[in-house]
Amino acid sequence: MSSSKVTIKDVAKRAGVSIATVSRYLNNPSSIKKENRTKVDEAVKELHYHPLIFAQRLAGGKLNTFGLIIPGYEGIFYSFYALEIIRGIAANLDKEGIDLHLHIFWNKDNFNTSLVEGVIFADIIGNEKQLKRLIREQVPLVVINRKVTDHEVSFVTIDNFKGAYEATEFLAHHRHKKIAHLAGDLRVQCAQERLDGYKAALEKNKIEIRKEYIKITNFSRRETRERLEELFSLKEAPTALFCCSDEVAQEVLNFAEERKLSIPKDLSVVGFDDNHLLAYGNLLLTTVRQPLIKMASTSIQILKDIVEKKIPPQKVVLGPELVIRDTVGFL
Amino acid sequence: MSSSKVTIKDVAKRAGVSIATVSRYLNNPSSIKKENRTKVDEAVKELHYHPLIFAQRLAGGKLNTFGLIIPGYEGIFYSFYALEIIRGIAANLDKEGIDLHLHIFWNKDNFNTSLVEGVIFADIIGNEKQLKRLIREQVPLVVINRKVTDHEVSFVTIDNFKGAYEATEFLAHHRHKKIAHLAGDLRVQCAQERLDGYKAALEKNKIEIRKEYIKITNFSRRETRERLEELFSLKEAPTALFCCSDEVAQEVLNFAEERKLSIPKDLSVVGFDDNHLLAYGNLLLTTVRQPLIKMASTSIQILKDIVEKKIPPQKVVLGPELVIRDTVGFL
DNA sequence: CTGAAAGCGCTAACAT
DNA sequence: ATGTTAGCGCTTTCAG
Repeated sequence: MSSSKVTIKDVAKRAGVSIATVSRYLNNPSSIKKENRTKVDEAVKELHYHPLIFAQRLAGGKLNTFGLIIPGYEGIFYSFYALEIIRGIAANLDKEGIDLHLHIFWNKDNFNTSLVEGVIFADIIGNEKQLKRLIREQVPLVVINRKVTDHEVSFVTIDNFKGAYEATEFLAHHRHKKIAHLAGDLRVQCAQERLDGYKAALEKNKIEIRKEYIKITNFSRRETRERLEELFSLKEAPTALFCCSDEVAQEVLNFAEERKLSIPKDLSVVGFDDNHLLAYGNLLLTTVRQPLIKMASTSIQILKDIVEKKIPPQKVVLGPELVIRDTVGFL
Repeated sequence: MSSSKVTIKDVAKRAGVSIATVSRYLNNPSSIKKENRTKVDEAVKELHYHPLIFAQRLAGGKLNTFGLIIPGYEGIFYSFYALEIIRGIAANLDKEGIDLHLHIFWNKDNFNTSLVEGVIFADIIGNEKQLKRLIREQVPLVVINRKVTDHEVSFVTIDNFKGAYEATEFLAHHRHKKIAHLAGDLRVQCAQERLDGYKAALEKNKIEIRKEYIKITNFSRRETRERLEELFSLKEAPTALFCCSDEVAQEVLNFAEERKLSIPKDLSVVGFDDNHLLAYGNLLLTTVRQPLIKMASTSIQILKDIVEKKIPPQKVVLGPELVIRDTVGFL
């Protein structure tokens, strides 16, 4: 309620015009006389007037608010991905003058759609029911990081398969045969796709797919560490590792340091994300770049177009990019 | 817009009652006759009716939405602190049935207060002007992580001085004399307080404060690494390190590994946060626990009380707690 | 326990 | 270009 009881009436009175003029000033300043514009402007400032968004909305204006729904699931929430998406969405909405309603999804399907004009899902793990409901209610929607095939919904993802394929093949081209994969939670679509890409690249390069080389994590450093212990107590330890994220890869680097494995001499590593927070020091990670900020801005653009121009659902798959740096070497 | 054009009128007609009765059904079901309740209930379900939140709010006065303003400043935004605060705030609001409006603060003072009943600042670095404005507009406020002394505003912090003091003293009690401090950006109050606590503990223990042992970072791993290089090219390298965060401390651990410094034999390390994402492996960080979730829930409780009961500003300083684990040893 | 009616603050015709 | 006025969907007196 912000206690500011200043209404459009007060401003009108103060400025000596009608409330309609004030309203016009608010929505289309150039439609009123310069003189009045000045007067209203002063009144607004003196009274610290801010229009009540809900009243504007009710009267037929715009709500001007987008919702961002992000999974509470730890593997996603505590990730660079989530952070960048939140930041990217917030920054872009800020630029557009649109407000952001954040909803972290745990379990309850309690997101009230009447608060927002449109919704962006940052992944939908554990959230399929809510997605379905919003589709049913015809809320303008964009899903990030997931190709939604069972509904007609817009999405913005990258080609995870391709990224993983190229990363793995890059390793293979460096003559590695024992290439392991630290995968993420396979319920997260990108993790599954990356695993698929990894497998496909091995097959293509006539490298046997070994079950014991495929290790699932929940994207965390902790589980990475555990899987790594398993991996390196194998009779035949891998010589190369493709990781589902840079954080996971970073943990591999730490692990290697401890085990006195020289990188890339003894072990080659490829990450995924191109996480700038981790790009420092004299050993720079070779990784697959995922344009998160671009994904965020694209989503918003699409959502805006859906809301404003009623365009049909858009399906955008951006290209990942292999960034070659220091952590891959020839066997 | 969610396109649901079903209004209270439709429901009333369908149920054969007045809109007032439907409204009562919505807000206080037990106040209408059972028979009518059933009828309205059916109508609501059949029509998929959802009250328009902003209409309710316009008429009723309650917004039921809190704003969370968080600095875009990288050192804060990309931190465990920010993540936990966002998560903690979101979780608690969810429980209370209050909506969350997220605003990342970059530069423009463009936060529209008419959207929220109260706002929580997660730190205010670079944000002082906006804080001042909201105070002026008498928006109910709580600031996290900063003792605000120049205004009568509620805040929830921890005693950073004490936490730092105890951590440093703990090091001193292990006979360390060459204790360095990796500080955070000193414009962030907690960083300054931690530095002060560090200095005070040294003085108390009759250890000389050496300028070259105090290194400022922006809380990032990258800068930590740079400062570390400086620190360990000193003629007299430190034997102990008190760090402004666990992430920074973690980077120290990595660095030590590379430099073949055994921890805690060659180097003792204390962090700050008790970041659960980093608590794994066989070398567990000794650190100062900061009850972030508790800080979040406390803030919300206070904000609720301010909004509902008009209580005066509250000043809460929670206690940090030294968590002794593996990374500190006797010299 | 229920209905009629008066707004909540604002926008958008419709006049002027 | 500006003022008047009718709502937007809902809550809340006030009668009954």
